[in-house]
Amino acid sequence: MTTTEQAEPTRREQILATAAELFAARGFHGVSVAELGAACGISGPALYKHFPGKQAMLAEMLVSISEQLLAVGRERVVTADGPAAAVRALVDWHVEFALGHRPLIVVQDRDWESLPEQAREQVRRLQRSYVDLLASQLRALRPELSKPTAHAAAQAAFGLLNSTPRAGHAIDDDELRTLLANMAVAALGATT
Amino acid sequence: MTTTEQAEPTRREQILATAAELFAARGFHGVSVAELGAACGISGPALYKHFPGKQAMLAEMLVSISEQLLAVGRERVVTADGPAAAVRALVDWHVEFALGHRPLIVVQDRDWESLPEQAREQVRRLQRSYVDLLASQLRALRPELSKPTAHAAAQAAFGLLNSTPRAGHAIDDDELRTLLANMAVAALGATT
DNA sequence: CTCGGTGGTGAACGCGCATTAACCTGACGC
DNA sequence: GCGTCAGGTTAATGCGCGTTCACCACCGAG
Repeated sequence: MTTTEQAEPTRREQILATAAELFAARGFHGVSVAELGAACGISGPALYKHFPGKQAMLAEMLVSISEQLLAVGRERVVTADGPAAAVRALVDWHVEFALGHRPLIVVQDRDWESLPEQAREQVRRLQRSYVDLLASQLRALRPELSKPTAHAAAQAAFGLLNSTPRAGHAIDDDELRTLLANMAVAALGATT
Repeated sequence: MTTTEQAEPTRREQILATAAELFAARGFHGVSVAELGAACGISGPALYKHFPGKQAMLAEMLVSISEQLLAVGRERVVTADGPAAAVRALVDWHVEFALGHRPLIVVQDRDWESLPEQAREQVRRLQRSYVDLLASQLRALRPELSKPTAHAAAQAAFGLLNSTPRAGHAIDDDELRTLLANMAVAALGATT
C-alpha cells in the first residue's frame, strides 16, 4: 500500500505475462532468452534492461503469485463465517485464481526448482503457509484430525485444483469451476 | 510374456532407478550425465554403453510406467464387479503405485515435455487412455455426465492422487494411502 | 595362449545459451 | 542546441553439458 499504481500494464508486467505463457508451454529451461525477447517484440539481451537475469523473472512471478494467493486466502478466511465457510471460500478462491492464471499455476509447480536458492525458500515458505491456512480450517472443522493428516489432505486438495490448468479445455470454464470446487470440498469432507 | 526374466536387477534397471530419483529431485535438466553416472558408481560417458542417450533413459522409464499403469488398470477394471467397484479398484491401484514409485510419478508429470517427440506422443496416448479408463467407469456409474466432464473429473482425481509423492512424508504410508483413496472416491462422487 | 566383445576411462569437441560489451538513437530538462 | 538517460541493437564471450573418440582391461570360448 505505498504508491498504489494504476492499471497501465508496464513493460515489465507485459514481459512477465508472456514469459509465464512461454514457460508454461515449454518449461523454464525450454525457452531461451532470445525466444522470450522475440515473443515480446524486442529481442534477446534487451530483457536485461528490465531484469537482472532470466531466473529473476521466474522469481518475480512466482513470489508475487504466492504472495497474492496467501494474502487473499487469509483475507477470505477472516471474512468467512466459521470454518466450513472458510474452507469453501478458500477452495473457491483457489479455483478462481487457477483458472484465471493457468500459466502461472503450471509454472509454479513445474519449475519452482529452477529458482535461485533464496527465492526458492521464500516461495516454499509462502506455499507452506498457504497450505497450512486450509489445513488449519480443516482441523477447526474436524478436531479429530492430526496436524500432518490435515496438511496432507489440504495438499491433496490443491493437487486436485491445480491439475486442470494443464488440460486442454474441452469443457466450459464455468462448469469446470463448479466441478472442481465441488470435488475439492467433497474430498476434504472425506478425511475421516 | 516372452522370456520371463527373474528379479536380479540388471544394470540398466539400476541405472533407471537412480536416474528416476535424481530426475525427481532436481528435474531432468537439473541433473547432468556426469552426476548421474557418478550416482551409479560409474562415471560420465559410461552410460552410453547402456543407453543411446540421456533422453532415451527418460523415455524408457516413462513409457514403461505408463504402460504398466494402463495394463494393470485395465485388468482391475475387467476383474471388478460393476462400475462402482471398478472406480474404487482404479483409485486403489493408482494410489498403491504412486506411493510405491514416488520418483516416477513426479518425473512423469514434471518432465514429460523433455521427451523426444516420438516417445512424448506415445506417453500422451497411454496417459490419455488411462484417464479415459477411469472416466468411462465414472460415466457408467453416472450416465448423466458428459464425456468431457467425466474426463475432467478423472483428471482431477489423478491430480489429487499424484500430488502427494512431492510432499515430505510426516505421515504414515498406510494412513496416507487410505486418506488419498477416500478423498479421491469422494471427489469422484461429487461430480453432479 | 589368443582373441573378441563387453563395459569401463579420461580427453576432446561442439553447440546452445545466458550473460556482457560496445555502440546507437531518440526524448527531454536546461 | 546539448548532455544524459532509458531502452534498443548486434557482436563477442564463456561455460556447461551432451555426446563422441581412442584407448584399455578383464573374461570366457576356441
